[in-house]
This record gives sequence, C-alpha cells and structure tokens, in this order.
Amino acid sequence: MRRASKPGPPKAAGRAPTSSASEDAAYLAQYDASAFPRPSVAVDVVIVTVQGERLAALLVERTAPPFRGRLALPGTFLQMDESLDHAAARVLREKAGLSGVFVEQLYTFGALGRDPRTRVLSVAYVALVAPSLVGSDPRQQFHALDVPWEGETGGPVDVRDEDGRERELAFDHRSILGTAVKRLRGKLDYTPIGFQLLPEEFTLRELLHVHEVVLGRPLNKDSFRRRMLASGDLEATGTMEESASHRPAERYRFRRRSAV
Amino acid sequence: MRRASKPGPPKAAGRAPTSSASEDAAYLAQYDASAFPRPSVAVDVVIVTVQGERLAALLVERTAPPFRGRLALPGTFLQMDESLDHAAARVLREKAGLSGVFVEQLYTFGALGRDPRTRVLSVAYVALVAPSLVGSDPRQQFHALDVPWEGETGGPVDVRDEDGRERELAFDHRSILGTAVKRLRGKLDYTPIGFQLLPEEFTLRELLHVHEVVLGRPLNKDSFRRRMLASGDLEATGTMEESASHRPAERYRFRRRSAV
DNA sequence: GAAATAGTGTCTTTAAGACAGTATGTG
DNA sequence: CACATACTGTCTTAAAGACACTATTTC
Repeated sequence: MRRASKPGPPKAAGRAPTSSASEDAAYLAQYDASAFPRPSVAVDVVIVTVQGERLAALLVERTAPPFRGRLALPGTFLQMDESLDHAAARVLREKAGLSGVFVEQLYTFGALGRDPRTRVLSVAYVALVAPSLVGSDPRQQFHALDVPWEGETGGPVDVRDEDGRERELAFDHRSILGTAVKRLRGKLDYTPIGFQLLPEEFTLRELLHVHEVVLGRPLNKDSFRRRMLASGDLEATGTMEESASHRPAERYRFRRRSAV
Repeated sequence: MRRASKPGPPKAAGRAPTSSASEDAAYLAQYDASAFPRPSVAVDVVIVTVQGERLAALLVERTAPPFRGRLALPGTFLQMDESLDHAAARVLREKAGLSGVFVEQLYTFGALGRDPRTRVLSVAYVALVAPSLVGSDPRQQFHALDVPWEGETGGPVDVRDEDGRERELAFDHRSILGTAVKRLRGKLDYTPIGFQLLPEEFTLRELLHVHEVVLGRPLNKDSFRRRMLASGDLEATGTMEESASHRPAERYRFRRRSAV
C-alpha cells in the first residue's frame, strides 16, 4: 500500500490558483445559458404493486397525441425550480394520489427517437406501494405486468388490462418497465425491499408471496423463513393474523422503514 | 395464479381508438418544443482504473470558471443529435483518447444548486479501463481515490494528487465519484466486472488484487480461487506469467468481454 | 375429524474459511 | 540453498434445501 504523505499546507504548488468567489460572480453575471442546446427532460415513475400472483404498475391512458389511446407511465416535465426527486414525488402525488412511499431513481433514457415530438430525455423512477395503500382514487389504475424473461435477463415487459388483453404502450415505456422489474429483482437479493410492497404488519407467508411475485419463481419456504428471521430486519408484533381457514401466523413488522 | 383469458381480437372495447399515424403527423407539425422550460444536460464520465493499491479516476483541471483550478470529471454537454450513450463514448474518445472500454450509465444528478451557472443535470457514466490501456496520452491524468467509508455505505470520495495532497473537486463531483465506487463494489459481488480493469490475459493473483482494491478490503485467497474457477467465466490460456521472482502463475482469459 | 397452514427439529448438500503440504520459479 | 508464490487436498463451519413431525386454527 502506497502511503499518502501527510497533506501539506493548502498552498498551490505549480498550479494555477483556484478561482475566487468574486471571479466566479463576475463570470456568472455574463454567463449565457442559452448558448447550449437543451433537450426537454421528463420524469416518469414506475409505480409498482403486487396484485394477486402478478406485479402491476400504475399506467395512464393517453388522451392526446402522440400515442393517443395507449397506456403510458405517469410522468411530468421537470420544472426549472425543482430537483429530480421532487418531480418524482410530485408525479406520485398529483398523478396517483400517493405520498410517503418508497421511491428511487432507476435510469435515464435518452435514445434519439424515443419521443416523436422532439428530443426528450426521461429520468425514470421506481416507486413501491402496498396494495393496502391503493384505494378508491380513480387515478390508481394498475395494470398487470407479464414479464417474458426469467431472472435478471432484462428486456421489455408486456402489459395486460383487466380482461387479460395485451395493451400497447406509448414511447419506450415497455423497456422502462423492464428495467424497473430487473432492478427490483436484483435488489431483492440483498436488500429488504419487499417490505415496501406490504402494509406495516404482515406475516412471513405474505412476505414470501411478495418475493415470489417479484422474482417470478417459487422460493424455498424453509430457508426463506430462516433467512428472514436471522437477518434481524423483522420484529415480531406478538399479534396473529385472523380469519384464515388454518392456523394463524404471527405478524411481523420491518425495523426500519425508509420513505420519501 | 389468475389465468389471463385468451387475448381477443384487437378491437377496442369501450376505449377511445388509438391515434393514427396521420393524426400524429398533424399533431407533430404544430408541436412547439419551446413551450416547456428545458435544463441543460451534461454527460460526465467516471473513468476508473487501478493504480497500485488504489482506485484512480481520470480528472481534468478546470481552466475556466466556475471552480477554475479544481479537478472535475471529464464531461460534455449533450448534443441534440446524439444519444446519452453516444455522448459518453464521445467524452471517452475526445477527453481521454480511449475507446472499446466498458461503459455503463451510473445515475443522474439533478439537485438544484449543483451548477452555479444555470440549471444543469448531469447524467453520469462509469467506464473501466485496464492500466495497460493507459499510455502516454497527456489527457490521461489519473488521480488516486481515497474512499472514507467501507462496504457500500456510500458518500463522497476524496481525491489526492501524485504528492498525496488532497485536491478539491468542482460541482458535486465528489458525490458522483462516491456513487461510482458504491456501484462498482455492488456489481463486483455478482458480476465479473473485475475483468474490465485488467488486460486481456491475467493471473488469478492479479484478478484478486483488482477485487481487493475495488472492495477496499482483503479477500480470502482460497475461496476466491475456487469461486472464480467454478464460475465458468475464466478460460485457461495455457501460458504462464514470466519474470516473477517466484513460481509463475497460469494466465486466464475472460470468456465473454462486453465493450462499447 | 379433515383440511390447511404455522412453526420446529434434523439430516444432507454446498460454499466458504482455515490451513497444511507440495510444486516450481528466482536469486 | 532460501524465498516467494502457485496450486492441491482436507477439515471445519455456515447456510440452504429437503423433509418429517407437531401445533393450531376453521369448517
């Protein structure tokens, strides 16, 4: 290991001195932001939940061209006075009536022809919501996802409506959905992300079910139980589930819950 | 498992028909791209290599305000007629004289005050280069990274020049470097990314060294060897390293090598 | 009691860590 | 020869899978 020598005094040695605050201020006063061409920037959010045996995402039907009539991810154009994270939270609130849920940035899509109108980048986010948080809000139109690949292969994802009919998506949103599913599957292996798709308290069977739906394959029940209890992330509540036609299971709670 | 009913004929049922190509064309003719405010978009690349016992990144000294004299990631403004990936490859070529190396998108930074000039998003990429690819090109000024956290904690990273003196960075580039190191450490656990930091052929000791430098901690030599040989990703070349003052090791090659 | 799932205990298999011992190069 | 590292083999430990068995609820 090459040892770094003790850092010397902050004198510059053979380098141009760092610019001063006043120099920066003078420069900024004459800076012309319009000198560079600027693309439009959209923020789209993949809002994921578990419905029965499938993953589902909140999608909105486009009422204007381009792609009128197709389903699209809820999104917005980035405002100049808000951060990317803020825009994602705004989409959740305004387009889905949701707040306080898990959100994280996914990927930025910037292919040339992805929006026929003009150059638009899409900074995509993923949000996870418990089915119990989904209520009667008419904006919360979830559609089942049909993932045509296994593991973390990746690739576009199909969308079906309530009748099981396949729906076409606008833009490159099938690919964005695919990237989201791939990311979720990857994270599930080493982070306790599954909790975000369940209510505050849940049984181990429910947690197992969520993992199986996200991963798209059955899991070993015994080792899942052992792994979860050994992880230290779960806290027994002492209460039992009710009204099951079998022996009721104990409910657990996640120790730390991060939210935006 | 809820069975999807057989997809019916593509007739719309109770939905507005999908927009036609001619409708889209008419709409696009009158679309005004300037109706929405647009931020500037930069593409910055964290070009990583291994130097001795440390990770190092290629950084350039800023010659103009803001942050004149500080080190910054090589970057460019996104052109309107190029994809994000293309802009990243262009930065590698023009600012580092590199091509054919591993590149992938990292994260998009969009905090409000991150550039004092105007609203600038930075779509950050990570590139991995073998030390053997680094030559006499004066643009290839690598600086050692000093990661002040363990594992995948995350957080800003310090940069030192050849004398071991700490250097200040421009913008939020310390955070971008930190995100890059965190990503690399995460990927190393389940993907054979370490190969990208080595020449075409290498010994197991060299591969182990790369992993240790990226992860910032020593690894068990025995299980590393077993794991690598069992993974099926390595191919023995039959040749031996030379001029070591000890028993020479066999050289291996990576089976698949992805590049841009 | 039958059915269904919860939860416990144990055996086997597999991967990782520890470490001894042999092999093969340089000086 | 000493020294350094490559490589092999074996023992131990820890985690995962398989599975038998008991427990507790509804019907």
